[in-house]
Amino acid sequence: MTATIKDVARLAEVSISTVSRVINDSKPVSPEARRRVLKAIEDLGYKPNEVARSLVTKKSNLIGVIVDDIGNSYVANIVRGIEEIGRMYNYDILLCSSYGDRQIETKFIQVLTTKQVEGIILVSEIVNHEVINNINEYKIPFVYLNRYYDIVDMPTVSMDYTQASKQMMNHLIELGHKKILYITQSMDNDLTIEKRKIKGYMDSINSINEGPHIYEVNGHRISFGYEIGEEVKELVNQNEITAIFCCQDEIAIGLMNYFADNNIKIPDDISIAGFGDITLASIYRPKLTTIREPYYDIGAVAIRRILKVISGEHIEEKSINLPIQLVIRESTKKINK
Amino acid sequence: MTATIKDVARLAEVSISTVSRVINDSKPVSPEARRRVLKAIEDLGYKPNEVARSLVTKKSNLIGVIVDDIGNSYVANIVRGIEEIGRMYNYDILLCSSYGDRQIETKFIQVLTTKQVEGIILVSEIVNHEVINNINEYKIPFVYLNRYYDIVDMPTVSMDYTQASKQMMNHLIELGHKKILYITQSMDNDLTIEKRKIKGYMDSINSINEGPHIYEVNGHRISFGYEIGEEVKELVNQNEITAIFCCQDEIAIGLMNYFADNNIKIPDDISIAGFGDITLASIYRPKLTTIREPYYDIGAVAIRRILKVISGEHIEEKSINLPIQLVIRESTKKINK
DNA sequence: CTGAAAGCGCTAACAC
DNA sequence: GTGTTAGCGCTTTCAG
Repeated sequence: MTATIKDVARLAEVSISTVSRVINDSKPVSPEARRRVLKAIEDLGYKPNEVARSLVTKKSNLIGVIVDDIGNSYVANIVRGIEEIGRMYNYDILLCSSYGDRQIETKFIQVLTTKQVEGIILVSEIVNHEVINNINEYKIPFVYLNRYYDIVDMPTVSMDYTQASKQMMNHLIELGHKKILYITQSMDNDLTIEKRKIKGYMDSINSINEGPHIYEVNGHRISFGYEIGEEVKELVNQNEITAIFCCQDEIAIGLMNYFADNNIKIPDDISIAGFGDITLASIYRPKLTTIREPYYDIGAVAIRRILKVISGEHIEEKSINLPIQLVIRESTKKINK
Repeated sequence: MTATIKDVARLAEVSISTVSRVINDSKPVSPEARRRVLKAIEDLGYKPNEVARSLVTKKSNLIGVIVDDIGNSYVANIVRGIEEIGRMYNYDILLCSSYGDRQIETKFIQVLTTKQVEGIILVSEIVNHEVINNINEYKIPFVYLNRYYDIVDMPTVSMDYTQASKQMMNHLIELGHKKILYITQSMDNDLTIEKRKIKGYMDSINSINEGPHIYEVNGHRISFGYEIGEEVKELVNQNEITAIFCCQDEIAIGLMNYFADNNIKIPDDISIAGFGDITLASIYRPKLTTIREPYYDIGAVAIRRILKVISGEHIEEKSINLPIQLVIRESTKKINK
């Protein structure tokens, strides 16, 4: 069996309290006693049992993180941010993947609470009302991160999407594009972040006195972008579209795949812009012009918030907005008249 | 405060032992008592404190997973496998990212042990001798997963790389290629998995009475594949190479990026094959012909092994080999004479 | 079938 | 400075 504090105390010929004191540096201990304790710890290879410690201190130093799918690069980046900052404060993370199942998300919140995590970060792609309605009962610091939906009345960290959308439109307009197609997501309620992006598009398109062209895609995987290729191509031809602004990098890449397979050259024949700056965006050829959403920072800010709540600091605002950044690469270029 | 077993006992007017019995279904309880306990649990919203439970049962139901970087898609897939199977057995995972730092890996093993994890899976890209030499002292079920190095005398799960390499060569040879360049990794010891891949290449190239062409790259990121582009191009020209087999998808993609930027058409001008089947491989255009390494399964098998050790089953072999799979896509094609 | 009591490994009063 | 002791919330003998 592994050594316990008792074993150390016995070997060092002191009481367990003294051992506890030197481990935690919580109270003064005589140099001599300290030396003996340290020696005993060394000899026994003693490591404090964090479970026992948690039980009495009620501090597990654990943050529960529920994600949709760690395989998404943006999720991985959020988790990186969470973990790296958490680590600085000596917190470990307990990872759970829900694969988009509401019931599983809810269940995880329960199991995480029983594991005595001190905070929970939910990275979801759906809106889980059950969680939203009941999370307060758990009285546990909580942050709800959602890439697609506006989370209201809940602690979250987000970005100014309308502004971002406008920035991209400005870029396109500066390149001489006027007939700009926006590809949006058809989603299931009014609280979509998409709405904010569309607003940015509409504001910009109105400002140059052009009419909007909007196409709806139903899903956010690369394959969906591919599947809409043909219809988009027709739309482009009918309306003399010269640039396409996609609400999601994945869609943009799927579309570029379709164009590549159908001999349409990007950016010579048409400019394409995305949103998100997923890992692929800079690897794909042509490299995708897009908007970088600072996911690492989102994770970092989310856990900082939780840590603050844990340490009793008062937090004013529920929602924090992070700056986004326009990333101009190869998929957009000056219009050729 | 949250309700404890005592509160439940008091409300149900039974002893805490009875409550414990109904929670764990560990011993018969009279229907009447059970009913009252269940009611009390319901009324109080009681959830057992897993920390306290762990302390007495010595079962944390936690598996520690130390990864290099969760942002790598293959790592994410391993973690998925670990988590999904772990979940089936009611195990949660504690995630730590080392970013390739040996000392941090070692430190994590320590903190994980103090957290009383019941097993540790290390997903590393380097060889950490300190871990290898000391892990036995911890007497904790352990699996060492390494994508680049052969792990010997340690529980691990791997694949038959030589065989895989031969399969790819066969595919290339069947397409009519003879002058095949292999791009290898220059790595720092004899225990590299690369050695096994090279063996497959050499065996095949010998079997068709051709001479080997091998180029060394020093790193496994996409950017490295790009950087060697020019030199590879010259080599190809000098030796009339018609196909390139890269030891890693990342290198293949970096190279294809270089070729795309320099007007060399894949697969018309030259065939390229990778190894790994990373997410990008099927998204990139042209889609990459490669070898699929079953990372999800590796994670799944790794945790199954740990679970078996925990449950006291005897495990014979240290190392398990999983089958790989040739994935033929667009980047290789019949040689045009 | 049920309750009392011991104890998991540790921290934190509380005395000395 | 140091030791004694009472728990933290739970499981598990051991009697009854």
